[in-house]
This record gives sequence, C-alpha cells and structure tokens, in this order.
Amino acid sequence: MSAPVHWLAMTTKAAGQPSRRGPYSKSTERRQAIIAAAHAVFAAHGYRGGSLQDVADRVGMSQTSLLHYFPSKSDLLLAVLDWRDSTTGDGTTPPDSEEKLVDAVISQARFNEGIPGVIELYTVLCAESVTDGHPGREYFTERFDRLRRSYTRRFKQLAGEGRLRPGVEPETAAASLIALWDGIQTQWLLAPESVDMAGCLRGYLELVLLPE
Amino acid sequence: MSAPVHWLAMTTKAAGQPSRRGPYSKSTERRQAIIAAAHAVFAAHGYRGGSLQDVADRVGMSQTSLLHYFPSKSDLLLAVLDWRDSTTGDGTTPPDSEEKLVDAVISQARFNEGIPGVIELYTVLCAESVTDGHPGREYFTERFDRLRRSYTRRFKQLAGEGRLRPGVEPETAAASLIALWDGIQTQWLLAPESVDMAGCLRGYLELVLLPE
DNA sequence: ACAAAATTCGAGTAGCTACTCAAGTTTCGG
DNA sequence: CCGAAACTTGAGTAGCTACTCGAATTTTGT
Repeated sequence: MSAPVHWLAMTTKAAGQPSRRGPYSKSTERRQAIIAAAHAVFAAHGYRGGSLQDVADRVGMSQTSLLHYFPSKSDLLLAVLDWRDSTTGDGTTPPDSEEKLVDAVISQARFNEGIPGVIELYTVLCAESVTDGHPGREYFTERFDRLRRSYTRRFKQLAGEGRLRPGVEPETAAASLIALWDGIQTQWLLAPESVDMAGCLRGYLELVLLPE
Repeated sequence: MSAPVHWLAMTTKAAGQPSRRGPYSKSTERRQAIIAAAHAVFAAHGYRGGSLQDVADRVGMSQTSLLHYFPSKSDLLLAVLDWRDSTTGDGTTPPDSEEKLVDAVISQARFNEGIPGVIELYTVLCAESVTDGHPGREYFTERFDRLRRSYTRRFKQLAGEGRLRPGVEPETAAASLIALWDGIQTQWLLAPESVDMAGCLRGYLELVLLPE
C-alpha cells in the first residue's frame, strides 16, 4: 500500500533527514498512461478478472515497473476511480448551480454515453464492489451516500418552489433517480439499440417534477 | 461442456448401443447441494472471484467429483442461474394473472429481500456478465429482453384501462421499472439501513399509474 | 451375485496471479 | 559532472486456477 514516498506532500522537507527527491518529469504522464490502461482493462474484465500483466502490456512496460507507481492492485483501482471522478465529475452538481436539474442529468448521461468504457467501468466495478473484501466498496458506499444527499437537497429545494409533484418524497426521489440511472446503464450495455438512457431519465424527471 | 450423457433425454434408448444407465438416486440431491453451495460462493465473490474449490469445500466433496456433475465452471454458473429462475421466478407474471401489478412487484421485492444471497447473486452476476467472454451474458441479455416485453405488455394493458398516466410511454415505463428495481438493489446492498427498496418501487408505480 | 455404469478421489498439468528482490540504467539537483 | 534518488527490469516466489487422468469404490438393473 505504500512503497516510495513519492510526490505526496513533498513541498515540506519533513523532519526526516533522507531528503527525498521528487518524481521525474515524465512520471506524471506515465502514471496517467497506466491509469488509462487500467481503466480499459477493468472496464473489459472487471477488477478480479483484469490482471496487472494485462495493464502493463497495454502500456508497454514491465509488470514490475507498474508496481513501482502503484504498489498494489487495489491502489491502482482506487487511482482509476479517483481519475474517473476528476474527469466525469463525481455526480453531484454544485449547490449554487442554476442549471436545471433535467438538463444537467440528461447532458451528463449523454456525455458518459459517448466516452468508451466509462459506463462499463462504473457498472462492473460498482456491482463487483459488494463482494467480499473488494477494495472499491468504501468508494461506492460513500459515493451513493453523497449522491443521495445531494439529490435529496435538490429535490427539497424544488419542493420549496412548488415544483415537486405532491406526494413525492425527496429522499425517495433521490434514491430512485440514482437507481434508475445505474440500472438503465446495465440494460443499455447489454442492448444499446433497445434502450434509450436519456429518454428514461427524462421520463422519470418529468413524472416527478411539475412544469414551472 | 459435456462429459457423461446423463439423465438428459434418457427415456428413449436412442439408436446408440452403449445402453446407458440413469444417474443414481442420490444424484439429484447431490447436484442440488452443489448448486446451493455455488449460489453462496458466487454471491459472495462473483463468478470470476469464486473458485470451484470453494464450492467443493462447502459441499464437502472433492473438486474432481464436482466436475463430474458440472463438467465446467460455466456449466455450474448456468445451473445456478436456472435454479434461481425456478425458485424466485423469472420475473414475469403470468399474462392471465389478475393480481395487481403494484402488489406483485412489491411482494416479489420483499420476498427476495428475505432470502440471503439472492440479491447479491443477481446484482453481482448481472453486472459481471457485461465483461468480455462472461458465460452469463446471454442469460441476462435474454432476461432483460423478456422482462421489457412482459412489462410493456402489462403497461399497455393498463393504458387501455385508462390507468396509465397520460404522456407515459409503456416501453419507457417498462425499462425504467426494471432499471429502478436493479439499481435500488445495489444501493440496498451497500446501505441496507438507508434504502427502502419496496418504498422506491411503490413510489415509482404510484407516479406512473392512476388510481382505479 | 455379477457386471457395467455411476460416482469418487489423489495426483498431476499447464498456466495464471499478485508481488518481491536484487541489480542494473536513467534522470536531475547541486 | 557527480552522486543520489527515481526508474526499469529479469528472475523468482508461493499460491492459486480450471481441468485431466487413471484407478478405486459404490450403486443398481438384471
């Protein structure tokens, strides 16, 4: 879980004497290439089904070098998940955003649909994370917690504006929207021609929300 | 994929001379014990993460004997999926059923919730099946196809009775209901205390359907 | 009871896994 | 340009994987 100290908090020299140097210039892009390869491998085979050798081959480096950057397979997984958050967003819209909820959801869905592997990765790893001892479990547990809170807040705000259909509870709508989103992705992966992800999401939100 | 000819269509002696005997009397319960063990193992570790040794140990037999009943790991997986269908149903309600849709869905959801491992197995294997070369892929693809058709027919029937909210398309509602159901199960597995599966399903159906 | 088929298993196979070690080569701050 | 740290790697580790083989043991129809 931790080999070389690495670029983490190396601005301060710390009390320790050894006086480490930082990573070399190409290091960050190398890490990035590894993460991209791991993204593809985990999306295609899952965490358990994908091997470090697969990833190393894809980058064109030895498995040993790969382990220099990510000391263990689970470290690599967490790096991939972090990277996903940093590029596609963590799913929450900023609280001060004035963008309409429907538009935000639909455009995010369409965006993800266009990037190969993003939906595969998310769907496969998310379900896999509920298995015994999976290193991604905490990530997904926290993600769902955060998402439910975020959407609940949003629905409560809309309820205050009288735009939530009477009888709909914000907490239920939040969990349901997330569930619908995840579930429709799985169906889409197995039958892309038969499933309209954006249409289902829009359909749900139009049911829950009242026109302005 | 096929070792001994086994009980399959052994009523007719077939043209072949060898004149096989049937399986012994304890054979079917032995197969059943293996399937139950495999169900638990795949639910806890997934298909790729679970091993035949795990299953054999759980039954208390050698891995070699296990392979006598199920000649390959994928055969075992398909047997587990078949067994799941035969016990919890394949998700479709008989077309002549007069039972209300809401009650059928809610009671099925509550039933599954009470049987340990059923939801784990389904959630984990379903997502895993979209990975490269997964032997369960065809099963889940066909299952979703069948479910979408079944619920679409049901919603169209309700639309004919004027009980479908105007503007809701039966196909979209069918895919959305299935997606919501699957997605909420994943959230429930990661946070059973925070998620009300039946509540979310009821909430959705009450949005889509109009009172009688 | 006899023989053939069903069932069992120990031992083995090739191949994969994540990960370690020690020894090199490359980079770069001073 | 020097030395130390960052990087790279081949070889190896123990342990696992699904699956095979051949031979014993158990069951069962006749």
